[in-house]
Amino acid sequence: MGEILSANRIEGVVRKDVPERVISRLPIYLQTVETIAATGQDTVSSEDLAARSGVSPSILRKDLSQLGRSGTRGVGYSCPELAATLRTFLGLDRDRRVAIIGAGRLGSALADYAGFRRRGLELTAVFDIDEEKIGTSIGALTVSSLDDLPAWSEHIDLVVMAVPAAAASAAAQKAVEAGVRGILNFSPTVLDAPDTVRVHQVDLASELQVLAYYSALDTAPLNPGFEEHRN
Amino acid sequence: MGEILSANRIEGVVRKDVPERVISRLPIYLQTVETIAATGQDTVSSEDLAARSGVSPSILRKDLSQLGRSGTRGVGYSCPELAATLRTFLGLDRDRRVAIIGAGRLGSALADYAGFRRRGLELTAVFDIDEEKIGTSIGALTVSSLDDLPAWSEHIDLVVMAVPAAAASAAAQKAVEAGVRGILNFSPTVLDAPDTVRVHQVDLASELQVLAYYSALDTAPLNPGFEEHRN
DNA sequence: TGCTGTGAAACCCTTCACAGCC
DNA sequence: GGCTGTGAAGGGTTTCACAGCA
Repeated sequence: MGEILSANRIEGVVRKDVPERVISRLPIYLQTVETIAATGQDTVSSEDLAARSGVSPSILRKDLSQLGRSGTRGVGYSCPELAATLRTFLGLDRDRRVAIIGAGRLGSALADYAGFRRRGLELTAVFDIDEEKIGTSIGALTVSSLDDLPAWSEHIDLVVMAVPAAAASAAAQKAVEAGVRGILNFSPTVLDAPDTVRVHQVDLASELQVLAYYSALDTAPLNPGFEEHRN
Repeated sequence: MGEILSANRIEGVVRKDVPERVISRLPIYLQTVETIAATGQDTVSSEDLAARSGVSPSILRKDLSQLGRSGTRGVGYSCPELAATLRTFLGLDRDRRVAIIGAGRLGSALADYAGFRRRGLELTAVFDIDEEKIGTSIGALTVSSLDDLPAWSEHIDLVVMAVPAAAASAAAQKAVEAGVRGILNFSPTVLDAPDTVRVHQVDLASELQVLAYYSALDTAPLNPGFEEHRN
């Protein structure tokens, strides 16, 4: 579904095709290893890093081995080195510029997130269509009219959509026309976009409905010893 | 990682083990089919429903066939019937009670979401530890002290975590002790919980970092005809 | 000795293609 | 004729177990 199969970095370095599943776990590893490094600990074992990232040690080693040699046998991974490798690999060595579309409660809340800079992201603009919101301040930014998005297109890599479902498609259309490369969609609507643009969906109700399903399952083991099947 | 392998519904109906991947798509189908039903259209083909849900027709048919017979050959799926089947299967025929922990900007924005009721969810409480917020109103609800969570435990099935990273583990601990069955974690921290409690993580920065990775890929085909690899 | 890196096996998921039914 | 339901094939992902190296 609109996947990109080739994996040549724009920088010119050609890398092996790394599966999406792997990519999606790298930010977690990065965050975990940065947290560990911040405590002054210099190296970390796959077992420890995996436990703290919520994955199995073997999958962590497999994932990291795909980025090239990064650990030392008998010792573990160097925290600063691993963090640098992950940042470079994810393309966070230069800040990715993010815009938020929708200056309502959710959009403002997301704009408020303090960790953008620390995590290699730069919030450059907030857009809305509501005349009442345009010109107001959100943090250090002033809300712009969505109609002005084309003028910003050189300064935006990624877009976060935080608008009502009814407005999402039209706004996404504008973002696509402006040439954004990725959309993180918090609106409860499936967006369709050309497959040069990657769309990730985050839907509160859907997530809760999945949890609801599992909350109704009988988790008490029926046969004693049944838990052993886990892991 | 903390998966539940048996799949007996508490209601006593024993169902085949349905993979998590499938479960995670069902809320999308439900939403799509409800949207279609609302237009008055009575039946829908797998091709149409799949396109509108952002999946392939064959995977949609496979998914739905796991819930038991639901379509009619030569015709398609009955919208009202399919919606009912999905709601029942997901356990949304009785409302799932949701609490939000964290009454800051993000928590308030999520509490504001108008679709809870319509999607089989009932927001029953909002908690915070900040004395200044306790007692204030968010929509129809009054913010309660997180210390009072145990008193609410009979009225909460699922919890949405919208607190700063530093506060997340302690809050999750309390939710687990209160017996919640699922946690949707918007805090940028990996939570660990016993595997009777399901945790889903939604991390703004991680999602954007994944999009950042793909935004740096050279999507222009290097060799003419290379796009054919896509599907 | 201790821990990473990795082939092989096991498992899971998706796609294909068509049989089966309305 | 048309569209669902599904076995079989194909591809991808995770786990296992241990070789290899500091």
